[in-house]
Amino acid sequence: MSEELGEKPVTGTQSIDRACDLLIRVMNSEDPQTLSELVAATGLAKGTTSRILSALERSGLLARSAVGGFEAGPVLNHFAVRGGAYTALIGSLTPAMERIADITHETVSLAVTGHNGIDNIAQVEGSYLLGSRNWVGESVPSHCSAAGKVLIAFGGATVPSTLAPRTTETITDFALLDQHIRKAREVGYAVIRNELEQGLIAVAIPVLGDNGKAIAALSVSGPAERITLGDELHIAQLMRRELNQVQGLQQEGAA
Amino acid sequence: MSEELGEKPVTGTQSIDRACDLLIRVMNSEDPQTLSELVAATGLAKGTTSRILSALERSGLLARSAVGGFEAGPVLNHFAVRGGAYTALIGSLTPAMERIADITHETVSLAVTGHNGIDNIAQVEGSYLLGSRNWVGESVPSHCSAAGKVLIAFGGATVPSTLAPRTTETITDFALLDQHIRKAREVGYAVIRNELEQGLIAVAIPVLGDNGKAIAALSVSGPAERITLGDELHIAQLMRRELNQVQGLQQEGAA
DNA sequence: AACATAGGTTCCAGATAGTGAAACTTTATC
DNA sequence: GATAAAGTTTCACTATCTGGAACCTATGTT
Repeated sequence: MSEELGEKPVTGTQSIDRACDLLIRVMNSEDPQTLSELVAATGLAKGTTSRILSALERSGLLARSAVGGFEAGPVLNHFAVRGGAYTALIGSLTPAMERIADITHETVSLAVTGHNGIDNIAQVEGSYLLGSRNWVGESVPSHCSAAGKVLIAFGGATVPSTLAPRTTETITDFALLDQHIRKAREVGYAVIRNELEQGLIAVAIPVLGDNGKAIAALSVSGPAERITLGDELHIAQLMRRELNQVQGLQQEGAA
Repeated sequence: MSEELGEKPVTGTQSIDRACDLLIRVMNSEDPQTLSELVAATGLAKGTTSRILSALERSGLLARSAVGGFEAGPVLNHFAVRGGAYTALIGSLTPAMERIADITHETVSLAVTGHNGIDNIAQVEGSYLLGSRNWVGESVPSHCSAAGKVLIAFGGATVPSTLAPRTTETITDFALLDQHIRKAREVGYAVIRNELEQGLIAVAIPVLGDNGKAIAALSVSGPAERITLGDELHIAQLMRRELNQVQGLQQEGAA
């Protein structure tokens, strides 16, 4: 029997793939995962799962929770505190994000290109009650996020292979997406209007690294009732101004 | 031939152990690790190493750096931002640590029980030029750290199996260590004087969790010339006061 | 430009190392 | 104290991983 649909065969790492799967499942779970839960979730044999988890525990990547079950171990927590690549970035941009939130009263987010779309890595809430909920740690497709568009436009992400619709206004046409990208590169910011969720508007600007490519995107998001067409430019300019103040100097695409 | 010295045999996870080793090596390295470097460091076959690293990359745990070599991948960075168990703790205590540093002018540290000793997870520098360097991410043995003693005293860590000396004044006697622990439990803070490094004094108090056990330790450290016997109590009281202010209420051992 | 070199990936036969069913042990529940 | 649930260990089998060597593919060199 031939392989499924042209997937990568990839061989020689069955046990490691399984271990990674288990590790990531535990990392992404809020509360400790018991052996049985993991067995049920992965479909692996109980003995195999036990053996793999023990190995992960031995290495310190996982640990057994006091209440039972597996959770992130010292090595991971350690890394989270000290090694997180984004820690420095978040630390340096938080003050600017807070000022932007103060001025706009809207939610301000920082996003980077992730494994599977655009990852939100930091967020500062505005003062409005109606606003984006906290979505730090979640990923969204790049083609329907303002941060995604701006990251693509400034070399920090690539166009996804498929343009899955999220709303009736999501861009599902590559040519149209390309227009948006080019526009973003020209004006220095990107916008989404109802493309990710009905009634949600977001404006994003790139955070450029030393090599001139975007390493992250800063965005303001809120309901369509509050963020009108005219606001978009002002918000982008405000973000740019605050970002420049933090970064000293920051070249931008154009006017 | 028989096993080494009564080590655990542990079988059935060779490839996973190797993968964990590689993963942790990369996580703990400041800059990207190339395949060749990892081959040299681990002694594994080139092909094997390549295969394992590819699997780790496929899972998103590792990623290839733009400049070449492997570094922490999106899954790990993601976890660091969102899932780090200590993030909330650090966030809530940072303001208190800053105030303590302002008042004492000394380095203030936050430590937890780690995989192999006491892990420093956050640090705020004092204004003195002479002070503890940044040791976030490093581990020290619990018996010669003020944080370690206080964590043991309040149920957050266990006495190590061996008491390795670091200086001539390091406690290497279990009975004496026990005395220190009991004293700490009684007065609510612990001290080290030259026990970790000549000339280094540290004072630590426990950060207690809901169950009454220590989940972390807050400490102030500096040179013996500045922190005299009389200061220790004042520093402990100051830390306790600032911690209480943050935590609302915080029961302590005794006077 | 063609050549050399280093860093990385893929191939392949062989056997070691991982697998899973079931027995066993431990811990929780009634 | 009996029963059930959760987790660990055992063991024979063979599927899976291994590592040497061949094969790429960028970089730097004459």
